[in-house]
Amino acid sequence: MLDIKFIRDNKDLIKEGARKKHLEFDIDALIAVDEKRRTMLGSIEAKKARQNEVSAKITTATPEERQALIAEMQLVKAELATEEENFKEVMKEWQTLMVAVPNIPDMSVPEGSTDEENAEVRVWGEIPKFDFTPKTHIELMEALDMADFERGTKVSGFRGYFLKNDGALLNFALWQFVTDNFVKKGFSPMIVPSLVRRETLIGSGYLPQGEEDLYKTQDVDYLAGTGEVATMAYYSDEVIDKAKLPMKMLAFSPCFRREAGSHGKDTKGLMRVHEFFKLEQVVLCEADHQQSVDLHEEITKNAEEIMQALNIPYHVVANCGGDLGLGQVKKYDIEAWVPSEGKYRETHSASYFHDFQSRRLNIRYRDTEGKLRFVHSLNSTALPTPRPLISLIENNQNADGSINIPEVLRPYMGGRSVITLNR
RNA sequence: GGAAGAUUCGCAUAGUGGUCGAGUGCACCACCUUGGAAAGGUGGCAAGGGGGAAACCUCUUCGAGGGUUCGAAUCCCUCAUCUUCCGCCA
Repeated sequence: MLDIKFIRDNKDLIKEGARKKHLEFDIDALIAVDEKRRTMLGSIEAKKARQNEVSAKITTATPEERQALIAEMQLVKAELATEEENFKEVMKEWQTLMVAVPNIPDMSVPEGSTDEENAEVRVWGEIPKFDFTPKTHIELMEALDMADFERGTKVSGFRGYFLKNDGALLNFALWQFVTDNFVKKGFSPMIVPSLVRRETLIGSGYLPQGEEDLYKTQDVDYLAGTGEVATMAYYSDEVIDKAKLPMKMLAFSPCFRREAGSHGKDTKGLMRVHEFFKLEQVVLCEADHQQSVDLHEEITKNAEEIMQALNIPYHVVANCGGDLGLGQVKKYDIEAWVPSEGKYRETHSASYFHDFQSRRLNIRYRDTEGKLRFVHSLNSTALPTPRPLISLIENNQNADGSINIPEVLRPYMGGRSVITLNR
């Protein structure tokens, strides 16, 4: 959500932003509805002012005066009822348009309409050359009894999976390693709900646009696709002490995605599953563009450090305008090398929003002048699981089908350096 | 799942149809008093929207949404949340 005053004063900026994001948005329609809204509001408020004025008079009026005043008010009341009915309609239209106004992408965001036009900004690590035919993570994990996909679908349905034995241990090791790493950096670890209310999802910008990709329960609650949702809403309708900013949180949660638009894509293995886990960085800072930019780079680096420690080759791309969400100002994706596919696949996403989310969620702080301002928000994956296991396992495989455990994970894996079937 | 009670300006509370433009205490801020402090005294102490160059005017908000009424913190309905009790339960 953007400020309506800002929208009125910066029509062209909004238009240009929508163009860059390849979104259809009729700004003139919004401005026209807003005009209407303000005119009606003026008329309604004048009538209410009269009501208040007369109400005060009625108490002290003589019985005759009283009758006359009440008669007048009955008239005003009837007029007000019609006007308010019309006003409600206009407000509905206004709200619908307001939540659809896209945030303005940063100047540095590359032009483009799909992820194919994302711009590579850095490459890290060496793509492994195998002197044997490398196996897929599915083959490796099944052979090592680390995962069971057949029983996964039997029990859970399409895209279901089980992680077991070293597969499960490796996953636990990753969580623990990543958590330790971020706690050292001053992030406060949180385990956050996935089952959230509708308003919560509207707050972070996933609804009303993303209805299709969310699971819904019979209690009109939803299953969130990321811990960002609950973590952002944690401070909704609150005023945060400025001294506590920037506030850095590491949220752990199960994540659920219907993958409604991806039927037939990545149907095998751990690439695209309905149910996964994620450690997510969520940051709130002061309403300052440069601070947002600096923190955005910082949380991207934080995520990269994890990939480096795990020795997974990756590159970072700056997402093009068309690949940005409604509220995002800028986004980097980290994509990890997947040997069996011979390409990089997304594992992380780091974005900043300015006050787009905090306006919807009403998260504020008091600045040095004592004025209440909306905080800026950012978030980035710290590490999801199990998707990066694909790269971790495939890149670290040996000719005999065993898997080398990255050094940083060994303390969490009983000191072992390699995963073999017989241990 | 059932029953009862509750939700008021940071906290605690008053308030059962007009004088509530919400009182009081605590906390907080400023000033007075003091060598300094405490105590005491005086004053201040919300957010959001609309109009206006500004001074200022005005509307909304007593958990949320509806309703009754000329008028609702107060009466009625629905919902949310919390507390206590019963039932069930990892």
